[in-house]
Amino acid sequence: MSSCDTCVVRNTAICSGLDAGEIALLSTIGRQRKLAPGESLVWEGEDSVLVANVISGLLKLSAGTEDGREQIVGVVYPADFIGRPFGRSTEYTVTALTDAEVCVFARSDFDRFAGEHPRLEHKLLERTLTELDRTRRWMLLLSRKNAQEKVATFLLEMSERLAPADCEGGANPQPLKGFDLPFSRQQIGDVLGLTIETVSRQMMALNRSGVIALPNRRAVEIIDRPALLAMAR
Amino acid sequence: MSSCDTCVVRNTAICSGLDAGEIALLSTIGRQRKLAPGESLVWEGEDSVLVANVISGLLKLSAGTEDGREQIVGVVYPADFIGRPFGRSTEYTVTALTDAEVCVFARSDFDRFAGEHPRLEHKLLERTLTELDRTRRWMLLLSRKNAQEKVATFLLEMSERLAPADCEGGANPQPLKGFDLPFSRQQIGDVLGLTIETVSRQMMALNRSGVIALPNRRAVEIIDRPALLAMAR
DNA sequence: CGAGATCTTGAGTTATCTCAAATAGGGTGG
DNA sequence: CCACCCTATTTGAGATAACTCAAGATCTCG
Repeated sequence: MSSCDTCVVRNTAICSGLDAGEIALLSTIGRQRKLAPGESLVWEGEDSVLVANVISGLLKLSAGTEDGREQIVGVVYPADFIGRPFGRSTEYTVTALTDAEVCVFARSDFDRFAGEHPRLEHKLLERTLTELDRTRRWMLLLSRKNAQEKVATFLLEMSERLAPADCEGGANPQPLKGFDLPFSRQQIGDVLGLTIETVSRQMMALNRSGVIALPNRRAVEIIDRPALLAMAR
Repeated sequence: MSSCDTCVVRNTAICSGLDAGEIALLSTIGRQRKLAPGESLVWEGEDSVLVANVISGLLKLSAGTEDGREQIVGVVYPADFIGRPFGRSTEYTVTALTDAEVCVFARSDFDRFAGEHPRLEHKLLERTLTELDRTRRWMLLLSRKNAQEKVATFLLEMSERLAPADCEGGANPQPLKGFDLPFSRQQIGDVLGLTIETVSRQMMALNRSGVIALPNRRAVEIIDRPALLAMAR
């Protein structure tokens, strides 16, 4: 019995759509790996030797300028795909934000398997197109929204994406009212293109105005979602 | 004889890799269309009924906030693909920046054809992965670079991407020393997340310092590429 | 319980934006 | 061919959001 049989993202990840035989074959070239928070899977500029599927946990994709400024260019959730198949090098560092489990493949193995299994490539294409749309929408936030709008948008996005997906991967689940942020203030700044102080001030302002509550450093409760939505534009 | 036979991007667009029979079939479901500068092909939020391949010219993808702020989230060059196959709606407005020719498909026709031709899907996947990488690198620019760095980076990118691709679509061609910008100052601002005044001031500063020359409103000559490169970070 | 890290708060600086006006190009009709 | 008009661009001056630097508060973990 392959580990895929018990995989919780089996029905939503790119493996969905493969038949039992194909799944069995895929499981022979992949292996599961656990990551601790802060642990990196691949590094910016390194030869792209690995690709992976996220089983559980959250990871960040980050890029930096030469002088050390960092920007988080993507956040990866369960069932998402990591890496750059059919390419030479990786453009980003991938680091776990929480405890995470991933299903890792050697890129060359994955490339070959994908070439022989169009349904897998199709799933990957759909996922990549969706991710491209999401990334472009984020560009709008980075360049045209102010700090308040950025933080409000970020909190709303978190409340939606942290909601556990239902098993069928069907309609979007209900957004969460309360949740624990998987990011430090610094990391929120890196996502939003803000400094840590600005993030802190905005969160505190939302807290004081009663739109959200902050029971402790990592926890957030959305008290007045319509107000938050209005602030996010 | 199908119009594909004379298509100049035939060897670089997603159609490359298809055999003669497949090309013939594809040409029966697509049609060529010319666009004038400023003319839009699809609109943000509209049902996604079209996809297309760029044959010549440049187009922009733009998204706006509710209150009218605009951001150009992508620029599309010859051989690039436009649109969102396998999806419901389009997230962006696509507008020609120059005279442009595109090869247009009804999305449903294209989806069906792609499903039956894995090699086409594979090409599209590679192209989408590359575009995602490019878009993420642009996020870094939007959130972490200052106005001078943004403008310098923009001019360098233009000098590279406006260089005519060689026929084989092989190694990157030599970047151009002089070229005409396909963007107005306003549009450059929309690409970089700056106001028109800031763009103008930065361009004039580069001009005064002798790093570039501006023979007329649309033309740019790169005089000191190493200096420009240093300013771009 | 203490030490280090993370987060919050404050005060002053600055890059970019906003608003306003001047200038220059390009195109058109006389 | 020239004068004129419309629009794009440049320039200036002042306002401001976010940054930087610095200090204090709070949490976390050994």
